[in-house]
This record gives sequence, C-alpha cells and structure tokens, in this order.
Amino acid sequence: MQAARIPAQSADPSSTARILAAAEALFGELGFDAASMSAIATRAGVSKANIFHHFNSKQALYQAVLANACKESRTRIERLEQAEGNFVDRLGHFAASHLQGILEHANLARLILRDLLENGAERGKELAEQSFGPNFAKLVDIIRNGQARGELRKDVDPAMVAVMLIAANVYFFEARDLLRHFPAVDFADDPQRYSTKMLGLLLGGILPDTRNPK
Amino acid sequence: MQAARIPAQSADPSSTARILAAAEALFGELGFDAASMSAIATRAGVSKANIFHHFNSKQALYQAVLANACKESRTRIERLEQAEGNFVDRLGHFAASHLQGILEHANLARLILRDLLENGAERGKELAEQSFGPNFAKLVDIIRNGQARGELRKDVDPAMVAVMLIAANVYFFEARDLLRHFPAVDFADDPQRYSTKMLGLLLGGILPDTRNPK
DNA sequence: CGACGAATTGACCAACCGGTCAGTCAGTGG
DNA sequence: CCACTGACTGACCGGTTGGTCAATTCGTCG
Repeated sequence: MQAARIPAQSADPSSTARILAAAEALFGELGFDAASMSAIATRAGVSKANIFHHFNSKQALYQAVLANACKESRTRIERLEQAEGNFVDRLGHFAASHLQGILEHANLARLILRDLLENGAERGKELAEQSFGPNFAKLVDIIRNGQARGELRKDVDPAMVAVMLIAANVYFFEARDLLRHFPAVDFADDPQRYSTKMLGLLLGGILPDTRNPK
Repeated sequence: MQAARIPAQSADPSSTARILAAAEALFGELGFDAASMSAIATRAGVSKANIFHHFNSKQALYQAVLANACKESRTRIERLEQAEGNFVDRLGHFAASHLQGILEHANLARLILRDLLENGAERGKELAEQSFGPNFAKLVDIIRNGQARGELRKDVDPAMVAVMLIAANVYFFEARDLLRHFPAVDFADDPQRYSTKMLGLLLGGILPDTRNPK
C-alpha cells in the first residue's frame, strides 16, 4: 500500500533489498557455489527469475553483495576514527570496536575472508582500493601520530603494528572454534578479555622490563 | 612393473596416492564445491568411477585429503620442536619456520582455512584434537619454559603469545594480496622481513622503554 | 591353465544448476 | 480509455553434478 516512488527502504524492504539481504546471508553461510539462486530466491520471498530481472547474473549479484558489505564495513569503521583521549585509549578503542564489528557481522566477515581466499590477487586489489586501504591508512596514521607525540617507541613500523592488531582480531574470529578446544586458552568465549590481553601484549611486549619489575 | 605389495609410494604413485594428490590440489585451489570429481579424475589420470571405487563419496575423499594434510602439517611442525638456543632464538625459529611452512604449502593452508570457515564448530573440534591441539600445546610449553627461566615477563598469558604469533603468520598468508596494495606496508613481498619485524614487535612491545632509550 | 578378487572403465542416471523466455499483472501518463 | 513500462512469475532449457552399475582387465595364487 502507500506506494513509494523512490525504491522504498522503510517498512517492507523492496525486492532488491530483500534479495541482497538473502544473498548476503546465504553467500556468507555457504559460500558462492553452495548458495544456489533458488535458495536465495526462496529466502528472499521472490521467484528465481525475478533475481535475474534485477541482477544480470549470479556473479553480478555476488559483486553487488560484496560492494554493499564493503560500504557498510567502511562507514562502520569511519564512525570511530575520531576518538579522543591518549594514544593507548584510542588504540584500545579501535581494537575493541574492530573485533566487535567482525563478530557482530560474522556473515559479512566470512564473505570477505572467503572471497579473499578464492579470488586472491584480483580481488585483493579491488578490496584494498575500495575500502580497506583508506581504513588501514587511518589506523597507521593514528599510530604515527602517537609516535610523533612520543607516546610510543619510534623504532617500530606503524604498518606492522596495524597488521598485527588486525591479524589478531581476524584470527580470533576465524579460529574461534579451534581455540575453544585448547586447554591453555581461556579467552575463546570472551572477546573482551581477548582484546584486553592482546592489547596489553602488543603494548608491553613479552621481554622482561624495568618498568614493571616482576 | 616391479610390483609392490605394499600400496607403493615410490616411483609411480599408486592410483590412490595420485587421486589424493589431485584432490588436494584442486580442493585447495577451487574449494570443495568448485572442484568436481571429473576434474579430479582427469588430473589424477584415472576414471571418475575409479575414484568412487577407492572412496565412498566426494565427502569421504575430502576428509581423506584433510586427514592427510593434517598429518603432513603435524610431522612438519614436530620436526622443529626440538630447537636449541635461548628463548628468543627458539621462538624466532619457530615463527619463521611456521610461516615458511604455510607459504610453501599454500594449497594445504587454503584448504584448512576454508574448511574452518565453512564447517566451523564441528570441524574445529576435529582439527583441534587431531593435529593443532598438540602443536599449540608445545608452543605454549616453549613460552612457559622461557617464563620459568626468567627470559620473559611473567605477567603475560603464554596462550595469548602463541595465538598472536600464529595469527600474525596466518593473516600474512591470507591477506597478502591486500597488503601488497597498502603503501605503508613494505613487507608484503618479504616474508623474512615480516617475520623479523613481527617478532621484534612481539618481544619489545610498542610502548617506550628504558632499555632502548630513543 | 583356470579361477578369483581387486582395479578400472564407459555408459548411464536423477537431481540440480544458472539462465532464458513468453507472458501476466499493477501502476502511470496521456 | 488505451498504451506503455517495469516488476514479477512458472515453465522450461542445456549442461553439469555426484553417484551407480555391469562389464572388462589385471595380478596372483593354486
């Protein structure tokens, strides 16, 4: 009822939106091949042919989903770039939010990880330029900034710090089901504890230190 | 010719071995769904039906490949557990070898990563118990040992150190095609430099230190 | 040699895949 | 009122999939 001239995006999402949502869910859960167009159509509540009316091919639908995912991811991270406080607080905030974002949008994360795994070289460039590049650069800037203000060592590579931070979060996400079965691990089900420990380790290192004797 | 009673594993590998090799390659490159039995058969130089003679189903073949991969991975890592020297050397040696192993057996690594991504909970337990569990425990032991000998801080969680080390290596492998396009990154094509920087960061942390002023 | 089981094969199958197509229907502008 | 358009659908297509099966070859033992 109350027809909308503009594609509509309020109460009952447009077909296109429903298709995209269903596709994101199924691509994320099952992967590109295992998610059939029929399954996506059923989940979206439309006919399979209708999907081909809105998207030229399965590949096109997939790329639309991917673009959408990247956009969401980017805006989500941009929202927290302007944090306050000293360097340690800002980095901690970033790490925690980043991990939370991954865990909350697990399907999206799986989608991107899988895509990176399968379409390595080609897609890597796209992803880097589209969304991850700027975000990574911002993180590096934060770290460089902290370095310039003397809040952290100057002999570490900011890019390396950024990579380790992201690596720790991504790995936590994808290896969680593994970590749960390691007796020595007590943080598999506690992202906050993980984030805290990870940041502490990254900040202080593991060698003995004169700052905190014992 | 010179027939071997035992399944044979020397000159011309047995059909079973060739099938396993072909399957490992294709599963690793394309994933489970995209690697068809016909393609595997062609690559192995046997008929498709022959594969079903040796393995009950595609799933069974896949699990055989996975088990094989885990076994190789385990023996490969076990070989380097008895290293010498002080803690820093041992840890550095482990990190470098671990990364090298992943990069050299990319198909295997992709296979396991993909599997973990798709069959999360169920497979996580299997993988943890079959091969990664013991390896992880050994790494944790190395670190605990270093702690006991006072070569490193006692207020860090050994499991966390182990996770970060592995996370850094795994992430380097899977995000390499991304990192290559980040201007701030100068180690995307240089695993050794990456390994060195990573270890340095992990050891010393990023906060300013009285040990190395400036 | 003959026999017997394992290895191997091509022909074949139902099911499903991505994609097409002719056509129905609702809304809109003239 | 009609003409036109875009959203939408069920039926259908050729091709591929994982899997089956009867039949043949091969190696070995008696």
